[in-house]
Amino acid sequence: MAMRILIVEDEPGILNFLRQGLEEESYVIDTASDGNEGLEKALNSSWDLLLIDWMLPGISGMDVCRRFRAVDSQTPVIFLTARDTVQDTIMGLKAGANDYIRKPFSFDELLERIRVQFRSRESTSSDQLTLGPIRMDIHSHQVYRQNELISLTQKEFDLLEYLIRNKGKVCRRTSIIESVWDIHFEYNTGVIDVYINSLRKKLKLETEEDYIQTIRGVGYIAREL
Amino acid sequence: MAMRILIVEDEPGILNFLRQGLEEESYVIDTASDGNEGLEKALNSSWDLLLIDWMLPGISGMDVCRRFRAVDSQTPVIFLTARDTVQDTIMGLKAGANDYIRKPFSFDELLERIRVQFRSRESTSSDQLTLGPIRMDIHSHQVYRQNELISLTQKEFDLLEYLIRNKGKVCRRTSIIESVWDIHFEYNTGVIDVYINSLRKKLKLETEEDYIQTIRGVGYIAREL
DNA sequence: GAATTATTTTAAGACAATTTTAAGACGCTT
DNA sequence: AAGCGTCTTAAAATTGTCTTAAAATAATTC
Repeated sequence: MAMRILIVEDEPGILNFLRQGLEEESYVIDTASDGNEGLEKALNSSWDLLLIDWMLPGISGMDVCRRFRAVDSQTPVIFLTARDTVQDTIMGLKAGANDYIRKPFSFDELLERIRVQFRSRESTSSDQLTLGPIRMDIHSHQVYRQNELISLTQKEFDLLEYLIRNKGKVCRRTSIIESVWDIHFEYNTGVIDVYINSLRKKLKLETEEDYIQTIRGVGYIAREL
Repeated sequence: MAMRILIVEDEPGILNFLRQGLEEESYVIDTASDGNEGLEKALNSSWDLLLIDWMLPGISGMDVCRRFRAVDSQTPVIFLTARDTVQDTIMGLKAGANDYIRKPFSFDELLERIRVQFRSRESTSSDQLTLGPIRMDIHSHQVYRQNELISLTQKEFDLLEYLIRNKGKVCRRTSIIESVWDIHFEYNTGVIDVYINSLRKKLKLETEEDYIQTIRGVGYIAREL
């Protein structure tokens, strides 16, 4: 399961260094280059960890952390900072950070500190499914497209879950009806079509972005492009 | 609830400094002055946190940590160290430590780092819970909206506490019934609805101020807006 | 310890959202 | 162009939630 990390950092050099290094460790990375953008992304999507620079244009790193913590008290936050006064460290930790790394830092140390955060949370981690820009968190029962929360009904949710769990495989109509609707004998209904239709609409998977394709005469397939 | 901390440190000066300072913060302290004693005490009693010196007579701090981690993967461990090579830091974290403080350290920073560990483990530790304009003090059993004191019954209070402690997460009806009503088998009752209704009324969370949202077919979610 | 008050639970009708049905439009295949 | 399968839409059926009020239970008061 890919871990999603948001990096909020204004210096392009450091940002690219981090992104590249962490992607090589197969973390999924998104970035923001100032406090406002960072806070927005932090709040509008779900993350496994936040990496925030202390000095940022716009809202300061500490304020981003504090305001993020008001909403989410779980997701670990690590600060990157050039400062190293004890007072700043304490303020950072008081703002709700879980850890704190001084620049210049070794990439290996950063990696270890990230792993420490994940290690202590591993038991709690919820399973996430993704399909292109779509991400669904089964446990908290929420679905996002990019950073936008999409509201699905129960059946829409069940159908999407089934399709994504079988990503890359063709799902026959009979299989879908059995698994999602729990109907095990004859079927002559158009429900599936109706729900596929509304999924495509709500998830904005129109025309070109054909993540859920129709296999004529058989069923549907969810696939990465 | 008193937090129990075990300090493993061979220098008597530092040991007393730590013991005294932490006892003033009303932590319950026990100590060990070498690695063998430390490991034995660590394993033979239950602790909320371990504070271990890196350099110890007998078994090294790192080995104490590693062997403790083999048995207990939950209890947070913080290292105290005079060394500050990156390599040592990484080894400490790899041995299963949760954090790492360099000597000489400020006592305030140590305190903050201890609190960080407790905070991330015990969402229960804070007696003050908030949701938008709502503030509840668990200990004094009072709830405010802005500065206005709101009188809630026991069950209303319990339900609100449960929802806010799980802020941002969907609370399924079955989970609510289990946690708040302590009913562990089948449930077909409308109590939850009734209480949600009266909470929304008393807290004046009508229409727009949708801090407690309904997730149809699943349950409810308390979220900041 | 009986009476009063407050809290919790049950129940039922009103209401709102979801799910299903159905039917015509559309598009692919032969 | 005919035929079949899929898409799209709207209305009907169903299910879940809201809101009340009354009944049952627990806690206070006299």
